[in-house]
Amino acid sequence: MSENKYLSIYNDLLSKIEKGIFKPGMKIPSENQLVEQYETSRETIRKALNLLSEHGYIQKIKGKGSIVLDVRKFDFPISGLISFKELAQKLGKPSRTIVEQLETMKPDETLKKHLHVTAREDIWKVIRVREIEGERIILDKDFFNKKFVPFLSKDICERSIYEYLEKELQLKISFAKKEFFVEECTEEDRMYLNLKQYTHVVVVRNYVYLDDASLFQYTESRHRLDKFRFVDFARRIHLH
Amino acid sequence: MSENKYLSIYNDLLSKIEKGIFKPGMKIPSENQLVEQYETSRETIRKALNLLSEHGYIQKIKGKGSIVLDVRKFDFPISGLISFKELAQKLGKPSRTIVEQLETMKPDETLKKHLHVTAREDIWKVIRVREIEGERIILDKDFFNKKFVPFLSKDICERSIYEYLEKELQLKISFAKKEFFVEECTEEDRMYLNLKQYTHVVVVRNYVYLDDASLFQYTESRHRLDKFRFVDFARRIHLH
DNA sequence: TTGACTAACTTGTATATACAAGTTAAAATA
DNA sequence: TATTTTAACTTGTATATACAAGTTAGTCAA
Repeated sequence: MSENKYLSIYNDLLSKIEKGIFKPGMKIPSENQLVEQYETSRETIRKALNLLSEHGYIQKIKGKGSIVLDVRKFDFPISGLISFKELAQKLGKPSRTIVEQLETMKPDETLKKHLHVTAREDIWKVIRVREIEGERIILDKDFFNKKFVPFLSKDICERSIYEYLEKELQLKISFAKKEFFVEECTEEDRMYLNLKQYTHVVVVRNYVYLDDASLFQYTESRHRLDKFRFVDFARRIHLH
Repeated sequence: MSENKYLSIYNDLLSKIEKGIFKPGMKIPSENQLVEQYETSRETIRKALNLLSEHGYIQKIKGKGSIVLDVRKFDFPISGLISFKELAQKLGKPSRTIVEQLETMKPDETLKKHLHVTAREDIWKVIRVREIEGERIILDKDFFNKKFVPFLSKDICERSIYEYLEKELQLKISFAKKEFFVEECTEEDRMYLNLKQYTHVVVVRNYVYLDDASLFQYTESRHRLDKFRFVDFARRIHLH
């Protein structure tokens, strides 16, 4: 499986929370108990628990123990660090991806800025529509630096680009910055989406970076207003 | 100052990034160099660096070092773990808080659900409008469990409730869950905000928890469409 | 000159120890 | 009985050590 101890413990505990073996409000075993269960050191257990805590799955309480939080994070597809495919599986709703455009191009001014590329470099442009329960809800416009992604096909775009990038190309996707705001809808939105009467769309600008902090993808994800939903979890740092 | 070593190192490095002493793209000193500078152990330095990394300020690259990221996180006021006052200071735009309502009440069905309280318990209800550059942009409806917050005044609500809660009442605000979505605007929205022609508002539902995982505040923050903006930073976990 | 190797750096993981500090429940005391 | 104390738990912080693994630049040999 995983050669990384604390990550595989994190994963194991996470799946126990998601399966309901550890239920919200319940205490999970103490650090010392987990040390025995997983036959490892306390620091390794603590690394796993801190990850769970950061992501909002547990709350550690000094002197008492760690309790499971009730933070169902059924995020809506935001097209970012979690792929649409991964999310669709969690949502359980019938969904489908339609590839509307797939081509290489030279960057215009906007793209040069967003993707930090020069006019000579080639860019992949992928336009996909996400259909959920029969309705065209999301328009995803992806732009990849061809330097990082030499080849793409309609088939790959329909399945999961991320799976291809990580498994085939061995790209190490590391972090993303997302910007949310609302915009008036364009002709393109109206062409590709079932917009109903809505005059605006929620736009998510997504900048995705590799391991070495190089920007390799820019995505604009345009959501029909009424179907947009996003859940965020944040901790406050006290400098006490 | 701070009796916590790794947090004060985190804070020190963070302020150096924000002040531009460490600039985007630049390498910060190596862990061993920081060990000498701060006269501490490597593990303590690593705790501080990991915090910076989680929050999107640096990228650690194995074998190379840590570089400063260019993630200007000038978040828009979302009324959550960062108070409006803290954000307004960063934004630098002239802003003002107007307290429109301040009263205690018994919870209705919706509030009972959102705040996890019984019908007998008392609730503080605070309605505030955030004015930015002369326009009424955000409507904040805060609900506090009176069990945790016995007293509130108009003066406190105008300044900063969080400052009062943390400094005076010694409440330890720990984490929050936020839900974003778009709703049709209500009579109340039209009454309190300068809505222009917009028919919808961005709604942020905010659940704020204390140290011991008890829910003590529920906030509904209603933003005028065109002024809403949110920035998110996320890392991908690889189970390698 | 070119290429392979090596040494000196970097961060990542795992372990062990010590003590601080908050919680809880049982035991001792008034 | 009521209160205080204590002992045994919990998590939090700080330190030290060892080795793994990726990067880089200089050295050495072909």
